[in-house]
Amino acid sequence: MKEPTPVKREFYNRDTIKVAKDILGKVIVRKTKQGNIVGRIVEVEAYKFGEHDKASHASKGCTSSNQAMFGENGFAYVYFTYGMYFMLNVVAKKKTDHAGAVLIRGVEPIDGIKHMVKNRKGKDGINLTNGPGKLSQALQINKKLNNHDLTKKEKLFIVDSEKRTEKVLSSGRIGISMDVEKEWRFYLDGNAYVSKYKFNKK
DNA sequence: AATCGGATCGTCT
DNA sequence: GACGATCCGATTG
Repeated sequence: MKEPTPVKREFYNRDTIKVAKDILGKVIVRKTKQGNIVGRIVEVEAYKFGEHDKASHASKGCTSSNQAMFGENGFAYVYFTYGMYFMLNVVAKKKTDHAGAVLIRGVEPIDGIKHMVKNRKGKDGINLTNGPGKLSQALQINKKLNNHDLTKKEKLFIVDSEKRTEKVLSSGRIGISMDVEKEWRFYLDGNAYVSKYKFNKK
């Protein structure tokens, strides 16, 4: 099988919302010692900067923990939360924005599934990767991959795939309390690996 | 089927 | 010192 080329950096040099929609259907590859772990992106959320987006980690300006969101496009922003889980974001913003990133919330397993099951401590099926914390465990994503370049064929990168056939739907974002009315969550219609949270509960 | 709370810790107030 | 861009198992209807 021919090794595909990573998505070029220009793809990420655009408005965060557009990149969020367009990245759906692309394929994420994690190279580990045991072998490759591969999945198709089916659910994302967009996060921007400052006054435009109070739910974003970047809303309070650049700090040591969120500096990746202000950094170069096409890099990973990996964030640790709830004491146990990592979140994988892809830095993407147009020139006039100071910060922006796309949170990967769900992927559909393609290859290396046995590694995913092991990383998820025996869980399998839907529960492998249908949520941001879950897919980070399945793909062995941790803080070491913060600021990792996703346009190079190294430990973690994103490649193009065949054109998606599903419709892209949008909704409010999950697990936040500010700016809940912004419909910046995007997912592929009908895909089993889209998380099914009841969200924005009061 | 839907809701509730515990686990667990880096980061900011 | 409080609180998450969460997950999961237990409990209740």
